Amino acid sequence: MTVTVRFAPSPTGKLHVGNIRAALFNWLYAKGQGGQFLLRSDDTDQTRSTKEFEDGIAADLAWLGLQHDEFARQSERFSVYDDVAGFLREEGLLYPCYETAEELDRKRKLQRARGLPPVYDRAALELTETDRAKLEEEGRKPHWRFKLARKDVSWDDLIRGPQTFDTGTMSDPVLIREDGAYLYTLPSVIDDVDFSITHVIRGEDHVTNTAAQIEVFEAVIGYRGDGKIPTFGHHSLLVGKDGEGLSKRLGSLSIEGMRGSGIEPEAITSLLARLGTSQPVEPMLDLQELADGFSFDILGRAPARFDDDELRLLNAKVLHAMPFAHAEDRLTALGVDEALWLAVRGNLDRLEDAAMWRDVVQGELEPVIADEDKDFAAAAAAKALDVSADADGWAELTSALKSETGRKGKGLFMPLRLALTGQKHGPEMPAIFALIGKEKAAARLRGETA
RNA sequence: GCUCCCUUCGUCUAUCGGUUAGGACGCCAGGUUUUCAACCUGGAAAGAGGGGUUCGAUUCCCCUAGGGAGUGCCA
Repeated sequence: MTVTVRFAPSPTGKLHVGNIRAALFNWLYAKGQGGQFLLRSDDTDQTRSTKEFEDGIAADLAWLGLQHDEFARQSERFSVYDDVAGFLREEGLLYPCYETAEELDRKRKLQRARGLPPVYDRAALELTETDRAKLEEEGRKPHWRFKLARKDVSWDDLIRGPQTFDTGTMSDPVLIREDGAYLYTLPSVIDDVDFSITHVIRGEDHVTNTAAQIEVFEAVIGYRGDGKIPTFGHHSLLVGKDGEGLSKRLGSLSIEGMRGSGIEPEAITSLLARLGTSQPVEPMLDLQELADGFSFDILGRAPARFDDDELRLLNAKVLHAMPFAHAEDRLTALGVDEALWLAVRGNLDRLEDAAMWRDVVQGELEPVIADEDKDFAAAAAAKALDVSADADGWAELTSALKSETGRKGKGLFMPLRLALTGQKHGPEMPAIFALIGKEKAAARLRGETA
């Protein structure tokens, strides 16, 4: 049986780190098992779903390298859902309720006040044909609930182990809204069956739902006469730096935002795939390699902290290890060739900053020479023309200056770095010196803009 | 309120009753016969609290505290 997983976001917003982690776990598991990854747009809420969000989600996933093998859109499958819903109605598993949202809210508050769990009382089940006709005449429209069996439902969770929940302690889930829109439960279950989803990997906020969903699975599979309830795995959620939950309010941590701030996709996938696991967070440029080492055994059960400082740190490491060929198109667009890339990557926080070093090497800059270093720089300028043109030139230059002036350490190097690059920090000088070239280096050491 | 999950170095974690409680990231200090960074080496750094069970608890049980999640005509 081929492992088939799905990532099923509603196109009602942008992807953020929490979403991505779930998508990533699905992808890694599927690819580690040689399986299939389905991207499903859960767009049954036509009022909130937009094409822009759907496109944005697909673009973000593609950028991260989480390519899907198959794509489905729920809004194109309403006839399928209608068919199954019809069956459920006939079976008495889907029943109409006429309470308004306010009435339900009041009921829940009352139950809570009495110390009772806020479970729907199934009052609608008592309605007679005439009651319903009367309510409809008043202009009320029903929403539809699935009639839970009120039994213990168990599954063996891939991450949490054996789970049992009594569906008698929960409300019959609403499957169809008053306006006729499907809520996510029924379409999701139908699609999981029809697309032969073998594993449902998601956040632990879905744990309780799972019991009710399993009952819906049983009904749908009964109707189809075929299909299997998928294996479930619920991972812990991410919390923010301060420990507060972040699953439901993460505008600043959108993938789009990170992309805009110069974060590499590999930094995001490397961090999210390892955060909260027993494996070290390290730069992983190859997603398949990450997938090969992925297993649910490595996941911790406690919520893990997401810290964007850690992301930035990892981003730098990703860059430091990145071969030219890995980002050839982008680097070429920046006017950065392989020699320059290899010379500067170890010092970058953002790939785009390589362009700054391109300017240092190829462009003109005004050298920075302190008054007390003027003579030293002039001596260096004279020497610079006599040394080798390759990376050895730097050592020749500095050792000559060392014996000539007696300078060493910081006093020897910092004036040269400042004069040649205009900056206190930067990549190793041997390669930079060679790339700048003797003539230009000498000019800068003479204090000329070059 | 009720239900479920969780609690080991700053952070992510290992340990399936007996360990000098290990690793990774970060931090600190050295090294790189010459700077910052990168890199290498070394170091500091932890079992939430209280009860049990046991010859022996980080490990098993209970309580407390703290954190996360659910309890929607959201997903």
